[in-house]
Amino acid sequence: MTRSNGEAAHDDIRVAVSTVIFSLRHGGEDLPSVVLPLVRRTRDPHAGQWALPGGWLDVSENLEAAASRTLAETTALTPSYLEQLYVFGDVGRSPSRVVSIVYWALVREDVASTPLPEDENVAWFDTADLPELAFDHRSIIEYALWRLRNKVGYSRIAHGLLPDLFTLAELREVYEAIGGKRLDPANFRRQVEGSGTLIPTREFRTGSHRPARLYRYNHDVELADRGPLPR
Amino acid sequence: MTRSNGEAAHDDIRVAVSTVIFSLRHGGEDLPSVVLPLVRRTRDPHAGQWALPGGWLDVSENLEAAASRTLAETTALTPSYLEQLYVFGDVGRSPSRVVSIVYWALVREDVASTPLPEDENVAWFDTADLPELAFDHRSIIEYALWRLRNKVGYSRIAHGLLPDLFTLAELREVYEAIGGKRLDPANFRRQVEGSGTLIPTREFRTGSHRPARLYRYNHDVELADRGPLPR
DNA sequence: GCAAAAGTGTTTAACATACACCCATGG
DNA sequence: CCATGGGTGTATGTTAAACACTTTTGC
Repeated sequence: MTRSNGEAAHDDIRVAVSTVIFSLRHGGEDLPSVVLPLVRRTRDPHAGQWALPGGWLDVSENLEAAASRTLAETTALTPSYLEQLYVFGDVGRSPSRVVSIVYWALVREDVASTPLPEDENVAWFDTADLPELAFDHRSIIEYALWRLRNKVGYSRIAHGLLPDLFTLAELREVYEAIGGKRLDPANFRRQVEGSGTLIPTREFRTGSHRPARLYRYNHDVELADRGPLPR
Repeated sequence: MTRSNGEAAHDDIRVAVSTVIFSLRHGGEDLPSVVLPLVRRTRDPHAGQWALPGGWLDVSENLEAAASRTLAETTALTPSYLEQLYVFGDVGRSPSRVVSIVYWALVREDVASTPLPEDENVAWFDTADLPELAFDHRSIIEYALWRLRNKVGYSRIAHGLLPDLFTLAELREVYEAIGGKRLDPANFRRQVEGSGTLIPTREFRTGSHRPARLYRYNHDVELADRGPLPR
């Protein structure tokens, strides 16, 4: 059961932690795309293929801490939202027995656009145009996307993709990008204003047309209700 | 892989699988209670206290299979619904490092009322009146209850607590027991009839008053949308 | 002034809720 | 025939959606 030196007996179960990190990227005139960072594997199995950032769980490290640590080590990113997604542990998903505890995270677009570490083995990908992926990571990403789209409907996680100050149009764009369809500006405004999650400021964003009021997120309201989970 | 000095045996991470199993139990005139089976621990840590049924994950066993197996071994129950709940893996939750993959399950009331194995170390408890529990199992149950109550609102899992044939009043009682409040029979009927999840039969349940039509669950509609999760 | 986005108002439909009412059965 | 739960009808209020309209800026 006990491993002596990392090699040897693989008849035990190893615990890994990975994270699906979502952010947005503005393209041309279209809606922004949902993007995520991937890491190219340097060793077998699946050497050369892209995979979710992650690593082994440390014996004296909490699960969420492991997610944050491996995230920082591989991508140098700090998420504004982090939540457990699912555990994948089927026997056949890796040559040796690995139980992968997968988290998902949101990163603000301004944070995500700071350059990645000087490493051609880390890169951002459009979720609509993913490369070939190692292990079962493709279906993990599909599931995380499904959760993201679901959760955006009944919680306020969209704010996790925006900086402190934002216009209603910017917030709407987030919902539109995740949902994949345009929303009525008038109805969107009423909905979000009535929810008590926004604090209007006295500042305005001046552009090529009528200036738009800047809003701040009301942190008294939780981003997402996770129920009675220990934090 | 890091390993602190000395302390040979329990120095690695062990993976356990536990299950929160819900069922209903009819009392007197009141609403049925939500009940769950617990197992009394026979060894340390927490010897003598009640705990969730579970066991160690086998090296060549899928996660869901481990949940089913440990369930059958300790309680001899077969669930009608089984879903992953959460992974609890904080460093301090057990003397040695244990990552617990917790599932939650539903058992039909008629199945749950077959007697438990001849063993005074397994028993059903009302969720509103739990004994002292081992580890962090109390908060795990709280979380599972929260998930149950939530999910019953947007999916059809209530059927998992009923036998094949049931009246609308019986189905309504399930919702009332889980939600903890009475529902309008007329509106409940319309809601559930309009959802396309019920197939009316030609049979009736005859009791002390006007006979009630028996319904069957429409298995074309999934109990719960779990998204693109591999099954 | 014109284009375009910000922001307001109004109409409509869908839906949940509340509750009045009739129906069918055992006693 | 009456008590009781099964089952139907209907009025009311809340909410989402669709869209017409006014406001404010850059050019």
